[in-house]
Amino acid sequence: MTDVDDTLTNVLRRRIIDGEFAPGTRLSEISLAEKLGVSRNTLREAFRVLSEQGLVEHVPNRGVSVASPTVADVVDIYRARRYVEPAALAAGSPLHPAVSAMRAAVEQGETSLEARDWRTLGTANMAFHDAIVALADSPRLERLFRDIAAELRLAFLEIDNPEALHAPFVTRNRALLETFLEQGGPAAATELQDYLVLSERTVLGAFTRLRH
Amino acid sequence: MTDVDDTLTNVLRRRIIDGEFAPGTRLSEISLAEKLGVSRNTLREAFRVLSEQGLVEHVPNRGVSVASPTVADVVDIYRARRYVEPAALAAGSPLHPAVSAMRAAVEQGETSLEARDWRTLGTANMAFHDAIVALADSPRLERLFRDIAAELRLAFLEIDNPEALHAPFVTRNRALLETFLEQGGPAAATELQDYLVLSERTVLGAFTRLRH
DNA sequence: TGGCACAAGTTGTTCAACAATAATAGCGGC
DNA sequence: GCCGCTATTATTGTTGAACAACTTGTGCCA
Repeated sequence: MTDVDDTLTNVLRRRIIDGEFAPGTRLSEISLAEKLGVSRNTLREAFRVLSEQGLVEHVPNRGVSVASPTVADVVDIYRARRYVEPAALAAGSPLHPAVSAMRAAVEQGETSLEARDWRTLGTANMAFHDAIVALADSPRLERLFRDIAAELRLAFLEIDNPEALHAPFVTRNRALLETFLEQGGPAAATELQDYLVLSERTVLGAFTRLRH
Repeated sequence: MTDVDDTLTNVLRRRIIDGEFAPGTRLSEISLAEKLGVSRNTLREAFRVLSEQGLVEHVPNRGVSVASPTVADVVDIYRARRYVEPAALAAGSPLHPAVSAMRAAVEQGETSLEARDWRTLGTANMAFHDAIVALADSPRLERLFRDIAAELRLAFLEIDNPEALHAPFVTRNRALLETFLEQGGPAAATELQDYLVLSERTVLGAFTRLRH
């Protein structure tokens, strides 16, 4: 759970996701390398993989900036989620190890909701869906979801109403987990479809309202 | 269609997929940089993105080698394909621009089969599935498939019987396209499910026979 | 044979430099 | 004042060299 991979790439990754650099911010090679205490070359190597992961946008001769997801990006992210998550849930076994991760995420979400700790709540919600994807036992699909989730968090960062964004889904996560355990994967999958449609609508609403 | 992006990354990518470096080959930074006429630093940057795409394997302090897919990798690749491709086909519209790409790929495949040009045939078959994924209009799913397809080609490279690998699917592609156009997406999707199961079995058979 | 120190080679990282490109400022003309 | 052009400045792209850190292979010695 705790990711203590201290490679430069992961450090940058975490800092970006944590909102240290706002989406759209230009990341100057010289100043950032200096601030991180590494050389330009190693920083550039890290930039290449972050760019490949979609966290950072690279324009030739103009450097990299923190990705700033557009409405089209959000739509595409949810499209990909609808392809992967419900199918993983439908075929998943209630005995799969990832189920305990789902349960842990639900409980963490409930705790965070009570504490009104929106950042932790957002992380917990994401962990819940990550566990759903893990049901598929597919490293490649997990990688896709990891990248997609990171991008989505960037979109979340631009919305300054985290409560509306995350709070409504705590009870839904709990309900979805129970459906999965008591009624099986296919029933949970259809419930997740609706869930994702609602989630997309929530995000897009806040998003377009923001870009007004 | 013709990819003439001459970035170092793409040059390397093409050469690896074309089998210039056999899977598992160690790619020495010094000698390869010299051979390509670039510096070690820029080569390393290219390595980072190829590694992120799964085409190349990076082990700290031991450099990179051309990825050599295992049986588990092939299984996972087909699992991911079964998640994405049938769903894209099921929801796809016969009026989508990608349909013409599907048709072109089918015809190219038939031509290559007649000419017994297995390499081109393999490319055409991949283009067919690429077009299926394109039906989904999702850049992220297309990216996933692009990476997956490249990995699969590496697996193909290790199998020295390309005819058995590619030829049987020319008529199946034609049939699948007709099912899609005449009976619609969902019917084609179930046909594609069986197709992929068969394809996986073909590859895995040749693969395990190879590793004996 | 088995273990150990040493040597050779490779990768990881840094630094300094310069070319190529993009952004900025200033200037002249209208 | 404002527009368009040129010159300056800043940033990225790439190179080459250097050295530390790590792996691997070799030969020595017990």
